[in-house]
Amino acid sequence: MDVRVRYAPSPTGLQHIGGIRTALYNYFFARSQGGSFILRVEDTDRERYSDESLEDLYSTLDWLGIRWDEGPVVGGPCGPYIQSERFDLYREYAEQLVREGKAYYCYCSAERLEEVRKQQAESKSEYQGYDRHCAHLTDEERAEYERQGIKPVIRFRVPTEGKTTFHDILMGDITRRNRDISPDPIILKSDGFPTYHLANVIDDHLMGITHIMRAQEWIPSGPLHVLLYQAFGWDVPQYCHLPMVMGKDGQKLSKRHGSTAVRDFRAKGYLPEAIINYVTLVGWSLDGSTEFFTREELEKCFTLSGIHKSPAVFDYKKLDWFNGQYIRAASDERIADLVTPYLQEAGFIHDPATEDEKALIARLVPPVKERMKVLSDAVPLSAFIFRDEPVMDRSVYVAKGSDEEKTVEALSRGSEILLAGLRSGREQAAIEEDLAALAGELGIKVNGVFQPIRVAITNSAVSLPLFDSIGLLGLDETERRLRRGLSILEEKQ
RNA sequence: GGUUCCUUCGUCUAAUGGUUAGGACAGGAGAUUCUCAGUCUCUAAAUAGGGGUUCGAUUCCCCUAGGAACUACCA
Repeated sequence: MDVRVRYAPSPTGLQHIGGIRTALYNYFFARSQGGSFILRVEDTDRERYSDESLEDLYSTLDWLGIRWDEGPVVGGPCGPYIQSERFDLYREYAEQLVREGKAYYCYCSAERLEEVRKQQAESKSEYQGYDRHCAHLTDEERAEYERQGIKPVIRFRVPTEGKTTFHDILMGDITRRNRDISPDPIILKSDGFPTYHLANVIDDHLMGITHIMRAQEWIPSGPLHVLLYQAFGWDVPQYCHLPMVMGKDGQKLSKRHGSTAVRDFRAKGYLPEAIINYVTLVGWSLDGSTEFFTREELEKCFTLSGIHKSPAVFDYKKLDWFNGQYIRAASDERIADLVTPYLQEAGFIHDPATEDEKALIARLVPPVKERMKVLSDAVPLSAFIFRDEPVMDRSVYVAKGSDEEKTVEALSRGSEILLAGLRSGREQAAIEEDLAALAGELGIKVNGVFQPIRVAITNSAVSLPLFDSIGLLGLDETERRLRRGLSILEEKQ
């Protein structure tokens, strides 16, 4: 039987790291098995639904290069793939269960339910959940409620005796006593929409899903779903509950740990291949030593046996490292293209960029590329070119081991050596030697000469290497800034 | 509270009865005769605790401890 798996998010928020990891595992498993990857939109929560979330889902998967074989937009034999478009289906199945006595109408108000919950909490009762008030209504009672115009929900009758077991590929058998399963959960809401449990089971069956790969937070409802499959007389798919992605504090990863929306990572300048590579490695490994994987490689070598059982902490720093690696591995041309929007947003260059600006970016990329963790780092790294804000604090010009007097001398004479050398087209190495010689003469370290020059030119103690900076700025601007730097240092207090 | 799941360096993980317990990130030290970054080299760092089984346990079993998830007309 061909593998058919699905990613079935609810469009109630932006796609986040945890969700996307589930999508990736499903996708890679399908590809590695020659199976199908299906996208299904579970938009049954009308309160929390948003168009923005749906668009974010599509654009995020597109950005990551995850294509679905069946689903919205592309269609397929089991459509529609958006649950709100399958609305009538769920009521039919729910009412079938009612007819068979496996489910029943419930007219309890939200207030009554709240009251029941409160009393259970106060009495510290072990028993939690619905009290099955409507489980055995007479026809008269039902008719009375209907007369009052109360819109009922449909609840699934969970057995109070016995136990239910399901097999998980990672966890093995998981058994729960039926009396511990949430008593008679709602499967069809009063607005006519199904809840997750009903819609999920029906669609997975109708769409021929063979393996359900979802986060471990779903383990507790596994037995309920098995009961539902049995009620319909359907085969239960294979389960594979994925380890959760946690924050530093060991709790489920969420906004308070930092960015979790993939869109945010994209905006900061993370590359899709870095996200894919790192996120896949959170909870999965091939052999414990291979760490770089392209999406194409993962489509071939992904295995369920490499998935870990225990939850994994998401390490932002390691993602940064991966991203830096991928930036350095990318071509200069690609980085130039990717960095351009950030420079435009900073107001450094025009949109669209002029030819001169494009040429400048091309020269900027090689030195900057070595120093970036994320693409947006290009902005602070190149700001000195576009914004001229001289350093007025004289101590910044003074290197460790030097003093103000020697620094003035170093900048003054160093500038002459530099400008004369540059203007006459001398070798960079030769100029460097002369600058080093000057340092020796002054009795300071080489940096004692370089630092004031770099600060004058790049307006910062931390900058690109001197000659890269000069190349980007041009000789005339370099000279201007050097003279100004000198005047700042020589200015009397 | 109840139910279920989990437990190797700070973090991600490798090793499924026999290894000096391996790799990576982060940390520390050094090199690269300009800062920063990058790169390279070196370094420190773990089998939660207690019982078994066994000639031998990270690995199998039990208990304890800790952590997490779930316990909605949300998914």
